[in-house]
Amino acid sequence: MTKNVYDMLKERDFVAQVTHEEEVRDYLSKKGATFYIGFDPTADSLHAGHLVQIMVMRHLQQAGLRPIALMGEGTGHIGDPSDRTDMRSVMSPETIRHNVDCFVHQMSRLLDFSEDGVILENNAKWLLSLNYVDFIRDVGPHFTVNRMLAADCYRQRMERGLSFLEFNYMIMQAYDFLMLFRMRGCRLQVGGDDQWSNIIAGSELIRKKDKEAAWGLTFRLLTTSTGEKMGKTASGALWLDERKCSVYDFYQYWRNVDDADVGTCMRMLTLLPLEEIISYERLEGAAINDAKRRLALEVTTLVHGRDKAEQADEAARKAFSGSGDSAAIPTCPISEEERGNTYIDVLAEHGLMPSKSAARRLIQQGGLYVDDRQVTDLFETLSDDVFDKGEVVIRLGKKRHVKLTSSF
RNA sequence: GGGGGAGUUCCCGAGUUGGCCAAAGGGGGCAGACUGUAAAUCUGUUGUCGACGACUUCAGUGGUUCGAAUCCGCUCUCCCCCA
Repeated sequence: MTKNVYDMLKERDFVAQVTHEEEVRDYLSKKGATFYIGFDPTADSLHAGHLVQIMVMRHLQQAGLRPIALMGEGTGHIGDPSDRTDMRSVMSPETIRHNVDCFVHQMSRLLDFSEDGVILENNAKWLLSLNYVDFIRDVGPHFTVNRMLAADCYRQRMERGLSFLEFNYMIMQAYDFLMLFRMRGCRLQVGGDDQWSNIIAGSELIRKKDKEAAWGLTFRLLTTSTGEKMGKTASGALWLDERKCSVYDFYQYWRNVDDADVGTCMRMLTLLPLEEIISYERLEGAAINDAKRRLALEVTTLVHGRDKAEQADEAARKAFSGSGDSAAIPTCPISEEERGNTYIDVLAEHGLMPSKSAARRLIQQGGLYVDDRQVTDLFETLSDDVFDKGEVVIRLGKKRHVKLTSSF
């Protein structure tokens, strides 16, 4: 047995479940063998979770396989109930369309869509024009409601309620797999572990309808060592779009992961050689910070490019240890009219704090610093440095740094 | 279609003999201590504001009352049982 990509994925902690280990392993050793991963256009930007999927694609492509990135424009009209307790809100066709466009745009920077690269597909192509009766007569007989209800992905919805619309999601995804098998000879679907039920539904459909072999492989969801989903910030998902999450904040997210999670993140989200990762994993105590810094730099580079990643790294050094270039620290433009306003007003006004009350609390609790000087006076007004020097760096709490700049 | 139950602050969830409720408790968030820009732990805080007081909240709306999250009418939403 020679070492192949499958083993590599295992070594890097990706693999969660496989339908048929030997066959899949064998399939993955074939040059040009096709596999697909689906992307649900639920937002106008990819987020940290998608990064895992993208890395898997890159690794497999590197190994000579043919990846298909399937945009779920069609399935987006239904909404995947997997792994969630609440009902998805129904999105308008325009929104879904727009989200797909955003995904494709972002992915073009992360994946190789060239001639021999990743194939882009969109299930709107075959799903939206389906005729209901024809469709259920075609695939319906191959599913039993009994089994579907027993599926893991629906279980947690049994209490809260699962609409018939959402219930159909699994069948749609199974149909996608069938279509890609017929159109592209794709015999393997890969996805997050929450997709397991949907994936096996597809491989079974191919077996039943076309009497052909098809397999599924899921990779671990990005979770913390305590089981919580990673890639969540206070305000929601960790977006890859710079406009929704600054490069600096993105960098800081990874710089701040728990000690216990650094290794896994490195394995799954960077292209560093395994040996190097293992040596990082051996670090202990404060030295782990070196690993985190490397992790942040690598992941940020992947998403935003080397230059921006290095700027973020510089800015972080400046913010936390005084030396470095503060260029990448998030800025907040202050207008001339604000000269003389209190910090409470300024912080609330620019959304740096959710309300004046919150800003007031921050100061009362000693969490506001201006140029490393703690603000103790509740009514202290904006430093003139903002206008005279053009900028002043303030710190909110232990970790948030913001550069106030004059905007004229 | 018939019968029953429920809708509370970011979430879960107390509170319904009307005042002591801006509303228990937990989670989460935020700030501080300790540290390594980690975890765990501890402390404080967590509606808004011109702030030891004032104002707006307990699905919506209209009432009863000196006074309502708590009582009554209507509306909306959700759940459950029967059909």
